[in-house]
Amino acid sequence: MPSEGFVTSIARQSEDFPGWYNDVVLKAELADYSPVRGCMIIRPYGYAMWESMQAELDGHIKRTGHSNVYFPLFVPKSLLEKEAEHVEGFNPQVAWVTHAGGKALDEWLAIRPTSEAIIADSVKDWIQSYRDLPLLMNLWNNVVRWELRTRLFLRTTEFLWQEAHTFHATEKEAADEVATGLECYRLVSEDWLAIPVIKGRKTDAEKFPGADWTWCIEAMMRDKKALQAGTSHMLGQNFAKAAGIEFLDRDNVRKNPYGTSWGFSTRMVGATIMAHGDDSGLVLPPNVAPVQVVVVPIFRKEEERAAVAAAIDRLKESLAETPDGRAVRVHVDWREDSPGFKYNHWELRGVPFRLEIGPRDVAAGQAMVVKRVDRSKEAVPLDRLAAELPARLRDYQAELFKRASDFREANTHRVDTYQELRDGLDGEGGFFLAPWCGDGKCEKQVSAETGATIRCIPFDSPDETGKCIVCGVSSERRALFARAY
RNA sequence: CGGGGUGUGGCCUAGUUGGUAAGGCGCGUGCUUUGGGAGCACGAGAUCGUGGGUUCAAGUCCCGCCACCCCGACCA
Repeated sequence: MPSEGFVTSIARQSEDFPGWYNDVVLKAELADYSPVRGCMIIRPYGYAMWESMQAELDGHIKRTGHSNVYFPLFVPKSLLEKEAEHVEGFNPQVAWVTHAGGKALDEWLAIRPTSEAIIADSVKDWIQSYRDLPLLMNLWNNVVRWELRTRLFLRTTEFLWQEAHTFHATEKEAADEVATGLECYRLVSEDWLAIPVIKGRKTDAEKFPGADWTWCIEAMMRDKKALQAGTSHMLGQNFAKAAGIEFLDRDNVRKNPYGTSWGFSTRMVGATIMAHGDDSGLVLPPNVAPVQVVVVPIFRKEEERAAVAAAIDRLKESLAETPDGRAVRVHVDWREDSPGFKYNHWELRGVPFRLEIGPRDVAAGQAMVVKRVDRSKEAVPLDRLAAELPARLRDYQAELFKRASDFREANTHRVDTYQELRDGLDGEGGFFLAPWCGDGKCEKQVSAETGATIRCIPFDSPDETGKCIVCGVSSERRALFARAY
């Protein structure tokens, strides 16, 4: 691969993946460090990506019957402590407000690490009858978890997310809701972000503290490590019992409702970067790309500039009324920098298509169309661009999804012995499907010895008797092992 | 919390036996430029992380503190 002239200001992905990731986030101006340790400032280009996936997910959430609500940032200590497993799981990560108004508070306030506790307490008066159920709510907010080791987007002390909280009369209905939430996440990941995901169930060691069980979607990044892209939890009656939520059912018996919660965060911006990016920087799926097409004008003399500008103006007008009615997000880069500078600038930012329009193109009535993902170059008549670009963007979106799917496929391996797993992890890496007996001790041994964890027990793996790679006891399914973020 | 390291314009770095801070990138203005990171000229921008100490004199030497980075531990 020739590297002359192409983006060189960032670390090479193949040589230093963490360094590459950091360079991309900072130099593509997605985010910046903040004065507060572990927190991040999300800049316009990065926030536009978040808004895009946020809008898409919000649509799915509303289509499935949920309403947006808001609950406070502060959670009284006594409420957070009501559910025993929950408080134990979160305590080390909670930031506390101990003083306000110039004096010590009688009761400390937790800055929400998540809202199960305060919601359970608040809704207990709203739920009196089975007729009040299901209660389907969603919050878009920020949460704080005091992390020791942070990385921009992937794990920050404060992050933005959505947390859905629902209450149901029956366990079955709540279990269906867990699936509904997870499906919303799959749709956004695969159809919007072009990131293929594996649905599965978390092991007890990895589940949410306070949940009966947790489902998740897991994705593979380009360094072959796994990233948890969303989780959906069956809370059972745990929080309802802790908060004393009861309703009178059809049979005139007082019962505790079943709860669920599910969350999707700004971490997905990081996932999008790491699932598609390359040595030149970001590679964005058109759906989330703040700029889908960038136009780089090329000219020497003033009359050339005028001719190029006229052609670009006509093109912009035609793009405003594309066949599918959806406007293409076009940016024309009229800055005074050289064309080469602009190519690098927009490649680093992952813009799917670049149109080069110079005197030769204007004379030929065409534009050079360059595809970011493979740098392929093609002359396209100017009067056909408006008709073709939407389709090209759709194809590009599909191509990225296929590329990511093929990559995951090629790096997912079935192994039947512990030694094969270790060799695989130390060698090429990737996802490993291996028989596991279900015992937490075997799981823990693998993570202690290899650094890999069980990401999930995939739903689509068929029942298959085998022998646990650690203890040899018979197993019914394969678990997905991988090193993870 | 243990081990190691680093703090000098927005960024990267130089700074000798202590003598009052230098270069590159970037930024501003002007002119020339523009098909893969353009050139020249002029210019703006630093209480050298912080507090103390030694000294006629500290970016430099000594002590304390703080922040950040790496490794380990920890991490719904």
